[in-house]
Amino acid sequence: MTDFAIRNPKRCPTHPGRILREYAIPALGLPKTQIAGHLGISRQTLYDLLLERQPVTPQMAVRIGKLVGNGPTVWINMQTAYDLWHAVRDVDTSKIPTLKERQPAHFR
Amino acid sequence: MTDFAIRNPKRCPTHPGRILREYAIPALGLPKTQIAGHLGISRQTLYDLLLERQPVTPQMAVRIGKLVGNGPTVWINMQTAYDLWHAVRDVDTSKIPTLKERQPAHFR
DNA sequence: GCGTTTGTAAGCTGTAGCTTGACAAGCGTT
DNA sequence: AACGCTTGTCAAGCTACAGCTTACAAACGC
Repeated sequence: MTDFAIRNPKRCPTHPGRILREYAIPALGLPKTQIAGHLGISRQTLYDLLLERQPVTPQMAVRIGKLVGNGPTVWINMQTAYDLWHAVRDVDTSKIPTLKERQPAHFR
Repeated sequence: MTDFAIRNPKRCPTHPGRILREYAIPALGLPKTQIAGHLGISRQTLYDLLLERQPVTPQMAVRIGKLVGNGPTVWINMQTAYDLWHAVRDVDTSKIPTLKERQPAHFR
Protein backbone atom coordinates (compact mmCIF):
# COMPACT_ATOMS: atom_id res chain seq x y z
CA MET A 1 0.00 0.00 0.00
CA THR A 2 1.26 3.38 -0.89
CA ASP A 3 1.76 5.30 2.30
CA PHE A 4 2.37 8.86 1.25
CA ALA A 5 4.46 11.23 3.22
CA ILE A 6 5.47 8.56 5.64
CA ARG A 7 8.40 7.35 3.58
CA ASN A 8 10.42 10.26 4.84
CA PRO A 9 8.44 12.53 7.13
CA LYS A 10 11.14 15.15 7.32
CA ARG A 11 11.46 16.09 3.69
CA CYS A 12 8.78 17.87 1.75
CA PRO A 13 7.61 15.71 -1.16
CA THR A 14 8.36 16.91 -4.66
CA HIS A 15 5.69 19.03 -6.23
CA PRO A 16 4.48 17.40 -9.47
CA GLY A 17 5.02 20.73 -11.20
CA ARG A 18 8.74 20.19 -10.81
CA ILE A 19 8.65 16.84 -12.59
CA LEU A 20 6.59 18.45 -15.28
CA ARG A 21 9.02 21.34 -15.60
CA GLU A 22 12.28 19.42 -15.40
CA TYR A 23 11.48 16.16 -17.11
CA ALA A 24 8.11 15.63 -18.73
CA ILE A 25 7.79 18.86 -20.69
CA PRO A 26 11.40 19.02 -21.90
CA ALA A 27 11.16 15.40 -23.02
CA LEU A 28 8.30 16.29 -25.31
CA GLY A 29 10.39 18.91 -27.09
CA LEU A 30 7.46 21.19 -27.83
CA PRO A 31 6.95 24.89 -27.05
CA LYS A 32 5.00 25.33 -23.85
CA THR A 33 2.42 27.34 -25.69
CA GLN A 34 1.57 24.28 -27.72
CA ILE A 35 1.65 22.05 -24.66
CA ALA A 36 -0.92 24.25 -22.98
CA GLY A 37 -2.98 24.18 -26.13
CA HIS A 38 -2.91 20.42 -26.30
CA LEU A 39 -3.82 20.16 -22.65
CA GLY A 40 -6.78 22.42 -23.25
CA ILE A 41 -5.70 24.88 -20.59
CA SER A 42 -4.43 28.44 -20.70
CA ARG A 43 -0.74 29.14 -21.00
CA GLN A 44 -0.83 30.95 -17.69
CA THR A 45 -2.29 27.97 -15.89
CA LEU A 46 0.50 25.80 -17.23
CA TYR A 47 3.07 28.25 -15.92
CA ASP A 48 1.38 28.34 -12.54
CA LEU A 49 1.68 24.59 -12.47
CA LEU A 50 5.33 24.65 -13.46
CA LEU A 51 6.11 27.31 -10.88
CA GLU A 52 4.37 25.13 -8.29
CA ARG A 53 1.88 27.83 -7.53
CA GLN A 54 -1.10 25.72 -8.41
CA PRO A 55 -1.71 22.10 -7.54
CA VAL A 56 -2.30 19.31 -10.00
CA THR A 57 -6.03 18.90 -9.56
CA PRO A 58 -7.69 15.60 -10.46
CA GLN A 59 -8.86 17.16 -13.71
CA MET A 60 -5.36 18.34 -14.52
CA ALA A 61 -3.96 14.92 -13.66
CA VAL A 62 -6.27 13.36 -16.20
CA ARG A 63 -5.19 15.82 -18.87
CA ILE A 64 -1.49 15.53 -18.16
CA GLY A 65 -1.71 11.77 -17.84
CA LYS A 66 -3.25 11.55 -21.26
CA LEU A 67 -0.73 13.88 -22.87
CA VAL A 68 2.33 12.29 -21.34
CA GLY A 69 0.95 8.81 -21.70
CA ASN A 70 1.47 7.48 -18.21
CA GLY A 71 -2.04 7.97 -16.89
CA PRO A 72 -3.37 10.29 -14.20
CA THR A 73 -2.54 8.19 -11.14
CA VAL A 74 1.11 9.13 -10.80
CA TRP A 75 0.27 12.80 -10.98
CA ILE A 76 -2.44 12.98 -8.33
CA ASN A 77 -0.43 10.67 -6.12
CA MET A 78 2.42 13.15 -6.16
CA GLN A 79 0.09 16.04 -5.51
CA THR A 80 -1.63 14.19 -2.71
CA ALA A 81 1.66 13.39 -1.03
CA TYR A 82 2.57 17.05 -1.29
CA ASP A 83 -0.75 18.29 0.05
CA LEU A 84 -0.86 15.79 2.87
CA TRP A 85 2.60 16.63 4.02
CA HIS A 86 1.67 20.27 4.31
CA ALA A 87 -1.63 19.46 5.96
CA VAL A 88 0.12 17.44 8.65
CA ARG A 89 2.40 20.41 9.21
CA ASP A 90 -0.27 23.07 9.24
CA VAL A 91 -3.21 21.49 11.02
CA ASP A 92 -3.04 21.67 14.77
CA THR A 93 -4.14 18.26 16.01
CA SER A 94 -3.02 18.79 19.57
CA LYS A 95 -6.58 19.31 20.76
CA ILE A 96 -7.99 16.34 18.85
CA PRO A 97 -8.17 13.21 21.01
CA THR A 98 -7.79 9.72 19.62
CA LEU A 99 -11.00 7.99 20.61
CA LYS A 100 -11.46 4.33 21.39
CA GLU A 101 -14.26 2.42 19.75
CA ARG A 102 -17.05 2.09 22.28
CA GLN A 103 -19.57 0.22 20.21
CA PRO A 104 -18.53 -3.37 19.50
CA ALA A 105 -18.35 -4.41 15.86
CA HIS A 106 -21.56 -6.46 15.87
CA PHE A 107 -23.55 -3.32 16.64
CA ARG A 108 -22.81 -1.77 13.28
CA MET B 1 1.57 0.50 -5.98
CA THR B 2 -1.87 1.68 -5.23
CA ASP B 3 -3.57 2.28 -8.53
CA PHE B 4 -6.78 4.06 -7.68
CA ALA B 5 -9.87 3.77 -9.77
CA ILE B 6 -8.32 1.13 -11.96
CA ARG B 7 -9.27 -1.75 -9.72
CA ASN B 8 -12.77 -1.64 -11.07
CA PRO B 9 -13.23 1.17 -13.56
CA LYS B 10 -16.94 0.69 -13.86
CA ARG B 11 -18.01 1.25 -10.31
CA CYS B 12 -17.81 4.59 -8.55
CA PRO B 13 -15.48 4.41 -5.55
CA THR B 14 -17.00 4.77 -2.12
CA HIS B 15 -17.03 8.29 -0.76
CA PRO B 16 -15.15 8.43 2.54
CA GLY B 17 -18.14 10.18 4.06
CA ARG B 18 -20.03 6.94 3.81
CA ILE B 19 -17.43 5.05 5.80
CA LEU B 20 -17.49 7.83 8.32
CA ARG B 21 -21.28 7.78 8.51
CA GLU B 22 -21.82 4.03 8.56
CA TYR B 23 -18.84 2.73 10.46
CA ALA B 24 -16.37 5.13 12.01
CA ILE B 25 -18.75 7.54 13.73
CA PRO B 26 -21.19 4.91 15.04
CA ALA B 27 -18.26 2.92 16.39
CA LEU B 28 -17.26 5.85 18.55
CA GLY B 29 -20.68 5.98 20.19
CA LEU B 30 -20.66 9.74 20.69
CA PRO B 31 -23.18 12.40 19.63
CA LYS B 32 -22.19 13.98 16.36
CA THR B 33 -22.17 17.37 17.98
CA GLN B 34 -19.32 16.24 20.18
CA ILE B 35 -17.54 14.58 17.27
CA ALA B 36 -17.59 17.85 15.37
CA GLY B 37 -16.34 19.62 18.45
CA HIS B 38 -13.46 17.22 18.88
CA LEU B 39 -12.55 17.52 15.22
CA GLY B 40 -12.48 21.27 15.59
CA ILE B 41 -14.96 21.79 12.79
CA SER B 42 -18.50 23.05 12.67
CA ARG B 43 -21.40 20.67 13.05
CA GLN B 44 -22.61 21.68 9.62
CA THR B 45 -19.34 20.75 7.98
CA LEU B 46 -19.48 17.33 9.57
CA TYR B 47 -22.94 16.80 8.15
CA ASP B 48 -21.78 17.90 4.71
CA LEU B 49 -19.07 15.30 4.95
CA LEU B 50 -21.46 12.58 6.05
CA LEU B 51 -23.92 13.45 3.32
CA GLU B 52 -21.04 13.25 0.83
CA ARG B 53 -21.53 16.83 -0.19
CA GLN B 54 -18.03 17.90 0.71
CA PRO B 55 -14.80 16.05 0.10
CA VAL B 56 -12.36 14.92 2.74
CA THR B 57 -9.69 17.55 2.23
CA PRO B 58 -6.11 16.85 3.29
CA GLN B 59 -6.73 18.95 6.40
CA MET B 60 -9.86 16.99 7.20
CA ALA B 61 -8.03 13.73 6.62
CA VAL B 62 -5.48 14.74 9.20
CA ARG B 63 -8.18 15.62 11.71
CA ILE B 64 -10.24 12.49 11.14
CA GLY B 65 -7.16 10.31 11.07
CA LYS B 66 -6.15 11.62 14.45
CA LEU B 67 -9.60 11.21 15.98
CA VAL B 68 -10.22 7.73 14.64
CA GLY B 69 -6.65 6.67 15.21
CA ASN B 70 -5.80 5.19 11.82
CA GLY B 71 -3.96 8.13 10.37
CA PRO B 72 -4.81 10.43 7.48
CA THR B 73 -3.61 8.28 4.60
CA VAL B 74 -6.61 6.00 4.30
CA TRP B 75 -8.94 8.94 4.22
CA ILE B 76 -7.31 11.00 1.49
CA ASN B 77 -6.72 7.85 -0.51
CA MET B 78 -10.43 7.17 -0.55
CA GLN B 79 -11.19 10.75 -1.45
CA THR B 80 -8.57 10.76 -4.20
CA ALA B 81 -9.96 7.58 -5.72
CA TYR B 82 -13.39 9.17 -5.67
CA ASP B 83 -12.24 12.45 -7.18
CA LEU B 84 -10.13 10.80 -9.84
CA TRP B 85 -12.92 8.52 -10.94
CA HIS B 86 -15.17 11.50 -11.47
CA ALA B 87 -12.44 13.49 -13.17
CA VAL B 88 -11.88 10.69 -15.67
CA ARG B 89 -15.58 10.71 -16.34
CA ASP B 90 -16.02 14.45 -16.63
CA VAL B 91 -12.90 15.65 -18.38
CA ASP B 92 -13.03 15.37 -22.14
CA THR B 93 -9.65 14.03 -23.19
CA SER B 94 -10.66 13.23 -26.74
CA LYS B 95 -8.79 16.24 -28.09
CA ILE B 96 -5.66 15.62 -26.04
CA PRO B 97 -3.03 13.65 -27.96
CA THR B 98 -0.58 11.28 -26.34
CA LEU B 99 2.80 12.64 -27.31
CA LYS B 100 5.96 10.64 -27.85
CA GLU B 101 9.16 11.74 -26.18
CA ARG B 102 11.25 13.54 -28.75
CA GLN B 103 14.23 14.50 -26.63
CA PRO B 104 16.35 11.48 -25.64
CA ALA B 105 16.97 10.97 -21.95
CA HIS B 106 20.57 12.20 -21.92
CA PHE B 107 19.38 15.63 -23.02
CA ARG B 108 17.61 16.24 -19.77
C1' DG C 1 13.23 42.82 -38.85
C1' DC C 2 9.38 39.83 -37.86
C1' DG C 3 6.96 36.19 -35.81
C1' DT C 4 7.09 33.06 -32.18
C1' DT C 5 8.29 31.79 -27.77
C1' DT C 6 9.30 32.83 -22.98
C1' DG C 7 8.64 34.37 -18.36
C1' DT C 8 6.02 37.00 -15.35
C1' DA C 9 2.45 40.04 -13.66
C1' DA C 10 -2.41 42.17 -12.74
C1' DG C 11 -6.85 41.53 -12.39
C1' DC C 12 -11.31 39.12 -12.95
C1' DT C 13 -14.92 35.40 -12.02
C1' DG C 14 -16.74 31.29 -10.26
C1' DT C 15 -16.72 27.94 -7.05
C1' DA C 16 -14.85 25.09 -3.06
C1' DG C 17 -14.69 24.77 1.71
C1' DC C 18 -16.25 26.35 6.12
C1' DT C 19 -18.55 29.24 9.07
C1' DT C 20 -22.62 31.12 11.92
C1' DG C 21 -27.37 31.17 13.00
C1' DA C 22 -31.77 29.38 12.99
C1' DC C 23 -35.53 26.05 13.03
C1' DA C 24 -38.64 21.88 13.81
C1' DA C 25 -38.63 17.46 15.50
C1' DG C 26 -37.18 13.56 18.41
C1' DC C 27 -35.50 11.38 22.75
C1' DG C 28 -34.52 10.78 27.75
C1' DT C 29 -34.73 12.38 32.37
C1' DT C 30 -36.69 14.18 36.20
C1' DA D 1 -45.21 17.95 30.94
C1' DA D 2 -41.27 20.55 30.79
C1' DC D 3 -36.46 20.77 30.18
C1' DG D 4 -32.12 19.94 27.97
C1' DC D 5 -29.63 17.83 24.50
C1' DT D 6 -29.39 15.79 20.09
C1' DT D 7 -30.66 15.45 15.26
C1' DG D 8 -31.31 16.73 10.54
C1' DT D 9 -31.58 20.39 7.43
C1' DC D 10 -31.78 25.13 5.53
C1' DA D 11 -30.14 29.90 4.34
C1' DA D 12 -26.72 33.27 4.13
C1' DG D 13 -22.24 34.70 4.11
C1' DC D 14 -17.19 34.74 3.92
C1' DT D 15 -12.40 33.61 2.29
C1' DA D 16 -9.27 31.40 -0.52
C1' DC D 17 -8.02 29.86 -4.66
C1' DA D 18 -8.38 27.61 -9.56
C1' DG D 19 -8.30 29.00 -13.91
C1' DC D 20 -9.14 32.59 -17.23
C1' DT D 21 -7.90 36.81 -20.10
C1' DT D 22 -4.93 40.46 -21.20
C1' DA D 23 -0.66 42.58 -21.28
C1' DC D 24 4.30 43.47 -21.66
C1' DA D 25 9.41 43.03 -22.04
C1' DA D 26 12.93 40.07 -23.30
C1' DA D 27 14.91 36.34 -25.95
C1' DC D 28 15.19 33.36 -29.89
C1' DG D 29 15.09 31.75 -34.84
C1' DC D 30 14.71 32.59 -39.65
